[in-house]
Amino acid sequence: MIEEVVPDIVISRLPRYLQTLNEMAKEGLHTISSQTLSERLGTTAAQIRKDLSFFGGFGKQGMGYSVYNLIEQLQRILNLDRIWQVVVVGAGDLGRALTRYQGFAIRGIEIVTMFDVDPKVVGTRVGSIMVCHADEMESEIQKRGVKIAILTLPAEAAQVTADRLVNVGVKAILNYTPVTLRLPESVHVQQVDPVLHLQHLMYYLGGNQA
Amino acid sequence: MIEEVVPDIVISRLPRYLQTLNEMAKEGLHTISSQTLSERLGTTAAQIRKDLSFFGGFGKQGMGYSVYNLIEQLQRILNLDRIWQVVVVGAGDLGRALTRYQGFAIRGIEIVTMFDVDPKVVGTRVGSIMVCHADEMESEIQKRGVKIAILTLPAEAAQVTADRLVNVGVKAILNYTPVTLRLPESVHVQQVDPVLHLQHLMYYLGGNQA
DNA sequence: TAGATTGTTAATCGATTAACAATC
DNA sequence: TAGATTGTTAATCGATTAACAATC
Repeated sequence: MIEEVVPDIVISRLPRYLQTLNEMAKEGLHTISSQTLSERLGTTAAQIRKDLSFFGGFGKQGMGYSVYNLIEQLQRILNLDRIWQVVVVGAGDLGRALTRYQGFAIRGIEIVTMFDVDPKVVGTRVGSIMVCHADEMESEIQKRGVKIAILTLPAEAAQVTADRLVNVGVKAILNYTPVTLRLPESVHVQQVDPVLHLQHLMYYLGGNQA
Repeated sequence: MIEEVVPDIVISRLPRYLQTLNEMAKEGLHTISSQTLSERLGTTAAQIRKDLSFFGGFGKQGMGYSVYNLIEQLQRILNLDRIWQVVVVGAGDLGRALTRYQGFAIRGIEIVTMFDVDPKVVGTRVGSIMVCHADEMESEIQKRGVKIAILTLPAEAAQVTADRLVNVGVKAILNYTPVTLRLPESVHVQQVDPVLHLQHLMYYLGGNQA
């Protein structure tokens, strides 16, 4: 099976294509050209066509792309044509905010359990989700076969917890702690640190704050 | 004034260098080589030296870099040698979580006000921060000269609100809504959408969820 | 058919890596 | 001095853009 590796930077753009296509479908558009889509996204038409061509030819010359078909194809490519179960580790403000986030369910993302060590929150509910004690983390994740975890716990516990998650089969981690996790290459991590994002922005604010 | 433009991808790495250097300082390290730093970060020594060389020569041949000096230099480059005032727009779960986040203050990020339109939350406090009505947004931001805003409001209100912020001088937006904002080039935006991050991760989870 | 737009190849651009003289 | 490590240049690698034949 010869399979060309698709660059990660291409993969990173596909969810945004999908997002915009979904908007367009809502607006009642049935067909779009790479040009139209690129204007909405702020990219170039050539880049969109090149990105899609890694996976096949989804358009028709002279016509463009079927919005519905392209949505389906992107969902298939990104493995979104199923429901993914996700656990949230850390039931603080951020973990609870994410667990209650309405945007997950309609995108096939199901938060199944939260974990924490604080006896004051263990046993409580966040929306319809039960907060379990972190001692049950391994058994619960293995029982359900969960592959994705969101980390929203204190920095000190991040690496140890990530190691435990990986030990029981977690393959993807969305890391909201300010810790650069050291994990096997086979585990995929995305880090979201508001401080890093803000510092990046601050570079461009140059000299003077009024 | 001839000033070479430093690639954004270089800028995006500097906050992580700084973060790691701060850890190293805490551990009592005084001097490091690009090699040591790169191992901690999971990058290459050549990349670190190249990135830093855009801004000057901060090391000593044969010796490496002074941890303290490099921290100072990076803080200066990123404009972190001052306190930045930030407003949070949207006092939902996520906005409140971010406002209460302890990691901001120690990094010179000061949340000064939150805004919302819901009469049930306007007038309440989140930690020591008052939630003001969005009607006061323009006057408050102008009064304080705030340049940075964090958007944590419903998708429907995102574009309109961003336009209003830009109108009164906001130059940088950390956007937690799933909306691709259309703003003047002079305004810098970082988007953080958990759905996009998770979908990116799902690509790599391939065929089978147990 | 004529016009439009794809998919792909080739050209360009930019970023990363390697290598090494300079020098602490 | 000998060893280590920087800062920088040149080489390589990869990503983006441009161009156009294919074709709907």
